[in-house]
Amino acid sequence: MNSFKPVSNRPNFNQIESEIIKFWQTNKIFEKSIELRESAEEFVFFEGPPTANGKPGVHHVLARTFKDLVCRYQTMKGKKVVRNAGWDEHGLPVEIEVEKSQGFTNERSKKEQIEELGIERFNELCGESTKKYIDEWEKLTERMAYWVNFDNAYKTSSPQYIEKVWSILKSLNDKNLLYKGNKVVPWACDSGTVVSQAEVAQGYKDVIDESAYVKFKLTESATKSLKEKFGISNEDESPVYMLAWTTTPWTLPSNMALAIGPEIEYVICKNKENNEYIIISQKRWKVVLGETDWEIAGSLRGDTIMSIVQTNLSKIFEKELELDQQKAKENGFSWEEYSERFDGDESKHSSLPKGDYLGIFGNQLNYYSIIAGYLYSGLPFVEDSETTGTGIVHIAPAFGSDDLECFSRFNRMEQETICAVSPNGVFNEQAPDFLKGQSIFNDNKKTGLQEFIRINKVVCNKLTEKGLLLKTEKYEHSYPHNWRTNNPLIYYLRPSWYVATSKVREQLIEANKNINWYPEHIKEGRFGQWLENNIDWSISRERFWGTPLPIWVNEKTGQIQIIGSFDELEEKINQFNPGQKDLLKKVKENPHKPLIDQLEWEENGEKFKRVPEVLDCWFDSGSMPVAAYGTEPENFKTADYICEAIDQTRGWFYSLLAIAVSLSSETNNLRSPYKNVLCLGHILDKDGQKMSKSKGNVLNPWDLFEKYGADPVRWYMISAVSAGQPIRFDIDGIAEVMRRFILPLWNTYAFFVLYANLDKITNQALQEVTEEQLKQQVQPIDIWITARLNQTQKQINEEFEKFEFAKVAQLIEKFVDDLSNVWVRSNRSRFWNIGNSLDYSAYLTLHTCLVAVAKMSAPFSPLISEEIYQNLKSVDSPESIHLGNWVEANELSEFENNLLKQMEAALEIINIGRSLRQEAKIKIRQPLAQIFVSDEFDVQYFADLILQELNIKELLVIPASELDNNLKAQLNTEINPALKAEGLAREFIHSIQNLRKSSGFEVSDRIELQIDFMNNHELAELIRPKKEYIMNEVLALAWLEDASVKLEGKKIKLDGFEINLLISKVNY
RNA sequence: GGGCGAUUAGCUCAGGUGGCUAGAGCGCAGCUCUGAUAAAGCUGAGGUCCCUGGUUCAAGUCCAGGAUCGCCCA
Repeated sequence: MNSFKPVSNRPNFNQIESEIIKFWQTNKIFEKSIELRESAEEFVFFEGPPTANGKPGVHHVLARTFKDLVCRYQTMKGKKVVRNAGWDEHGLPVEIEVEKSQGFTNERSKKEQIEELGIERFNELCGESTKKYIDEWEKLTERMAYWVNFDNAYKTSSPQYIEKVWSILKSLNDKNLLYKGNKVVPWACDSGTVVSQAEVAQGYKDVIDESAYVKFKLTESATKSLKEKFGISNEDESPVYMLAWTTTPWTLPSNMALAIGPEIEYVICKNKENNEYIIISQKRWKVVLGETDWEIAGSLRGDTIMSIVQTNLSKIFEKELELDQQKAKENGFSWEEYSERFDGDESKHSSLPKGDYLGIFGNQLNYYSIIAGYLYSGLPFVEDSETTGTGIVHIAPAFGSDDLECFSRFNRMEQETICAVSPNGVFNEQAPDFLKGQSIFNDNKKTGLQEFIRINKVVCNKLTEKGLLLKTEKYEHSYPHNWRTNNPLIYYLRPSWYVATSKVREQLIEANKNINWYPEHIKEGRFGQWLENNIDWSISRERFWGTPLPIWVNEKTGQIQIIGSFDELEEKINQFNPGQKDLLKKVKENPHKPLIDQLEWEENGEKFKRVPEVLDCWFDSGSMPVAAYGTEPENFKTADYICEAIDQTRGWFYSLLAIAVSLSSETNNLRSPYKNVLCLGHILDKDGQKMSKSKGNVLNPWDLFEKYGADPVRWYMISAVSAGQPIRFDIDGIAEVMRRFILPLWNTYAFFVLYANLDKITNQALQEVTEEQLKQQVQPIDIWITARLNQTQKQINEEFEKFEFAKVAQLIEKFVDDLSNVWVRSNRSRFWNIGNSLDYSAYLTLHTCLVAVAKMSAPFSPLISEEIYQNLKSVDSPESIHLGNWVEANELSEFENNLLKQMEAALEIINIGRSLRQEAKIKIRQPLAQIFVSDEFDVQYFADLILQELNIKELLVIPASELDNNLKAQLNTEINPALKAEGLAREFIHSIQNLRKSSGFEVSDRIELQIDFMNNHELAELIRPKKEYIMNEVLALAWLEDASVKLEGKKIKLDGFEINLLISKVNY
């Protein structure tokens, strides 16, 4: 029979783990772990697809650790857990990577440079770029023992995947959830491109602009109503103005509304000289207008202004009105007048003139409204500041996303948005004559860079001419610039395709109710609030490398056709443009720009061309429940578990839900794409700073694996903080995990193997132990540690279900601590009975515990667990620990529970005993006669343990009242000659053992003792009677005292006397 | 500017529904133990539980306001 493989007590985990990985590969253990459960219940896991155009870092190891541990746990629980990898291959990061690799310069538009290179070539390079690091990803994934199937990986740029994404888009269109709208995006006029958010963030610069206080004249009827309200005579026909403040006067020709805060206090001020009136916020009138020329004629709140001047109330969408009223109530003011005017009677207002105020540059098409400054979220948009503005905001929806949002809430007449500027920054035909054809930019003479100074002057001069400019003011603010060219960006209206997710907002919230979030606060917090404020999802991008939108449009009629599959496309081409059959064939193999843009057809005399945009890559990844499995949109899969970091609340977590809910919103089977989400915190460095290349605080996972091994890193990540908290990643923390848990476990295991082999104990032998044998040898402490094991298993199961993985780790750590420092510590002697009958109960108990610990920790530390399991498993156990079943806890008997309690008591008494000894300054090596223990403790079974640990001869239980000072235990500190002699003997043994150790002897080496008592006769007389005992303890075969020989030994001190000692190894 | 989370010993973190004389590990100091251990045990020092108010018999915990850090979004 085979003995156990010898175990080093200085393990090299990097090497051990690498061999386990080889073992898994050779024996296809991962594959088997799934095949084995072929007919079992499925546990569905989705892998969120990473972009593989960069090296994986520690944060990926973190996410993958938590993905892996749940999948392994569920597998051991008997579920079939299919794990397919995925790759997110489209998107801007990939394009930027290629731009860099091609050495594109920042001085020129990237779009131009891409077109020069050729879109076909560019996209080809993008495709290659995403493959560049796949190798590295696979290697790291394998090394960290994350089990995922790369062969079946889904790839978002594959034709099959793209086709399924199309089918989703078509399905959404069938449900009327797809539409074309506008979006305000950061726009670079110099290069004619959209600028990504990340790029915008890089380009903020402080600039000084000429801001303007602009007077907007109220319409006649509004003026009249207002004056009536304040009892102002209208005889002089003096005008009333709303005073708005803007830092971008050049957007005034595109003004469509003024936003005010219904809860803000305003004043109506009268000019002392010319009697004109200006409305401005109460907080600002003194500063902006001044008390010299102006006086207050009345004060009023924003809601009152609206109730008086608003002429288009009947057009306001009821729901928005309700929202505002609710908001108003919260802020404690009344909307009575406002609602009174609303009251549904349209005829009442039909004779009123259009608009609340007059357009400054008189655009005939427009309807100038005063609107409540709220966003969709219900948050106020107009600031009631003491330092800037007027409490009245000029709204140009074409040049501000908040402007657009605020305006859209009230734009129920569906007016075309006025945009007086072309994409290249030149005023177009919607602009007033004096601006038409002019650029909004001028070049700064010194720097040559663009600025708005000239055009703002032109606009302001015109305003002055019209008497509409109160004053201008220099204003310094931080403004976004094109980080490549340093020219200012503008926010600009662009056409965009949307999914009308706001239409299914209620269903999104509903579906979220059925999702379990860990940590829980994400559900109602960050994610829930995001859903509450959900606005339509802009899914198109004016880029090159992405899923092409399957939308073909007739430019003349605006009619669109959405293609849901290659077959559909083929049908169109076959029927209406058979000449492109060959092209179609190519497109089916590579459905990307620019090839697909060429596909077009004429249907009933109308020409259809594809729209140029590609898809937001979040839509790609959010489509995976359909696209990765090749199912139809209505049959998408639902995951039991997904796990990503917290930034995905607005990324993948959202895109998965938005698509799934939109697809099922009309059915009575509203579906969530996942049931349980673990939402991880980010990795910070040990000082709490974000890890980034620029800070140089990034850790390379490979270094960690080489130095410590993957399992210690995994264990650290899991146990350091509860899942979901940001983790301050500290390498010292891994070292601590090593010292605190991994090495003690390993040493316990090494201890077992060492003695089992010395005693020639094999797995076979352990299996053949009979009940009878066991009964004779089993000790209460064996039953105790087994009970502790069961207790631990039970607690672990509960915590696992709650996703409290850090707690699971801590429970395992505590058990290993008990196993090592209580059980092994006090049972060592049972393992070195060489020659006597073997203590099978001791071996079996330790063996059972070690195998159980390996199983419990297998999901966390799959490699080291496997290593231990492989050495300890019996022939007929499963081939791998990961093919075995999870250990379910046994119910504890009353007796076992009692043992648990007794051990707690015993450990407490041992602690008390130690401190009593310390107080009395008596070493533990010095035996004592008695310990008295209060009868509040039940120590029936562990009295021996107490005596052994404390080196005491007798334990006496006495009533608590008989103990001094209500102590729980007390020592008899009297040392008689016999005890003294025994203490000395142990002291002597201790010295010899130290010498053995420092001489580098093996534990089983036999020795010869040469002793020179150096004339300390009294001492010698005390020790000699203990000769047998001492020799036995130190494995000495000979005891030599030859005073005639001069010993080259070591001087040791015993009881204050010096003796000379020499030990040497002997063969036997 | 808005939202979410965090703030507890020198460091890393625990502390459901208020009952705490606030804990653990590491580190530090002293002592002890050792036929597995790079270990382990005991004792000790070390806290305005971020701040300010409030509710309560009672607040680390609940409420309001503020500060700092991190993240997400503008």
